[in-house]
Amino acid sequence: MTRTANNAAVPIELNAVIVAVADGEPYLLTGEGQGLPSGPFESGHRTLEQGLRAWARRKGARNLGYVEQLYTFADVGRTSAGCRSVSIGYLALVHDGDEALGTTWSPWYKHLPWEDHRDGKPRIIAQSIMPALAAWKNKASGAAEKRARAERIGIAFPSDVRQWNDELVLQRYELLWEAGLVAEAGRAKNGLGLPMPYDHRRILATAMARLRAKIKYRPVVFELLPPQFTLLQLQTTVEALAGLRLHKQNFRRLVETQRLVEETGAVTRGASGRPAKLFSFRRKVLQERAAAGTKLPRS
Amino acid sequence: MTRTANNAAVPIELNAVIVAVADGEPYLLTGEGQGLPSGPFESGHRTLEQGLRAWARRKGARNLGYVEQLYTFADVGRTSAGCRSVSIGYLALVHDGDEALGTTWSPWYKHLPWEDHRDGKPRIIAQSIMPALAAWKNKASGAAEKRARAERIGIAFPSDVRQWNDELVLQRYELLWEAGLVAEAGRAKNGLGLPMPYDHRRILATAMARLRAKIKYRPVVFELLPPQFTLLQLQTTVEALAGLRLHKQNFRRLVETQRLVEETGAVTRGASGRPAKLFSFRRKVLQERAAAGTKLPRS
DNA sequence: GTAATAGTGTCTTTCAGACAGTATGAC
DNA sequence: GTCATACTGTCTGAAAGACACTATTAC
Repeated sequence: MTRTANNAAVPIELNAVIVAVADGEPYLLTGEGQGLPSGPFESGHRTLEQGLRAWARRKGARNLGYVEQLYTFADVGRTSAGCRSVSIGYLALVHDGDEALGTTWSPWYKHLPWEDHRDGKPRIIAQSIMPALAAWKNKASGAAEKRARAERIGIAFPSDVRQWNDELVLQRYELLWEAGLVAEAGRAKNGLGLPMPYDHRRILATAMARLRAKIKYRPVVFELLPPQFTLLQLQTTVEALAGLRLHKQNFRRLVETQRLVEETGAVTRGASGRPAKLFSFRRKVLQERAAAGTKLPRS
Repeated sequence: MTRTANNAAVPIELNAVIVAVADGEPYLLTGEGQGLPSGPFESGHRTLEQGLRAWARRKGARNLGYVEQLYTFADVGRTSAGCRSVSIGYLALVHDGDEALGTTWSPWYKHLPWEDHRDGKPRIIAQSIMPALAAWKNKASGAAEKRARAERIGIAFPSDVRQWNDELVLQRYELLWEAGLVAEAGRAKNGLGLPMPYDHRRILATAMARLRAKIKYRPVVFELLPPQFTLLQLQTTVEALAGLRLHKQNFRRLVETQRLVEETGAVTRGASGRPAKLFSFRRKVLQERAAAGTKLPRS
């Protein structure tokens, strides 16, 4: 615990991927230049998370609900000036998306359009991505490297739709980045998707991957929903995050057997079609199953 | 991305939980004063992970295998001096445990003895923990708080052994900490388990929780094993990490159906009993199933 | 032979995936 | 009545959990 001379003292920067879902579309809050809202960690705060919350409140994004640390980067050359800084990425979920001055809600699939498979495989994959990746594969030096690239491509962008893995967001982003298909820091060229400054789009990919994995074993979706919701709203929100269409009946059975929700007695009115029951999240499950399933065969 | 005046520039400290398993017992590398090996992040390195690897190599702990970032803390008063520092926790797995100068391998269940359920529920739970937690519960002010405490206790330390959740390491540690049963920073008192300096035992609990969760869906156990191993060795290693006894036949079926290993042709010699086949990890699965199971019912 | 550990075969229960069908509103 | 959406019942096949059994070594 001794302090040495070359101990690097550096500024800390917080970057937050603040997510909201409205009308079945996921959005993220962006600040100046389409970038993630980011700011310095100030000495006044006791913990990083408190610093983030206070700073988000000041920025106008209502009280953050669920907050999770993503990753800490400390690479040189992260920022434009070339000076080193430490950047701590956060994922935050809110359910009321109002904008503050200088911020906008941006649909996250605008930045990563190949991730949305709700209406089948996006055209962009067959039209732009696969040909470009094939070319990149063929540029490889050596047969081994060529095979390795082919395998990575096959896993990230499988030809069979049923093999699409929604959690591989970061792997796909890095693959496209290596192949020169996505640009960072404004150099848009003919790149795919809307770029973001610095490495912010990579942080978004990290957040999306984490969130898609998390909704499968922790009830965090409810942080994105109002206190009362219909089962269809719940399903649509999950579909929006996963970028996949789900099987209605089986989804409902899943929700029911896990006892995630309870009826409120109220129903929707006015819409066309049969009115839907309104449900609320059973907060108790947060304690009941702090972690869900062991996959190990106990003796 | 503007630098403000109260932007806190602080030193970065790396803390690593370096894990090895020998003879079915998990160990962690400890430095001075039974603490985690820790050191400053030096300006010479390109990334945090590279800094960690270089520094671990210099400390003598052979090349780190699997490395994973755990969490970044920046609380005030973390260190003894009261000055703030940022601490980044890492989990690293190695399979050859040799010691460097000034370091020792310490069995991790010495620090968290209530986590080892391989020989049934540890005595310490019935003898010390449950009575003390009951007393702590009764000290609560108000019936609601009392009920909340009772519920937390019931989940963290269930009376039915079959309900024991091996992943709740951190929840249990924090529960015991709130109840004053584990001491930090040397004030051993009549606390449970071997203390570690600063918040290092909490970081160990975080690492254990992460590792126990991870082995269930990612093949990281193999980072702790030699290149060739028997199925029993594999099972014993998983049991050591999970702190649970597993069902032999079903464990083997799991390993087989997931095609995690392949026969090498060699067998063990000299031990009593039938010789066991030696297996090696099928590295291909790392690519095949970069992520394993979707739990969502796709349409 | 016995003791000790390695490995196989199979039964049962539970749960995920898929099907078709009925209910209740707006118009 | 039609249309649109909400909800229910049930079949099937694949795993998870648990049982008993055979195999190969050292002594």
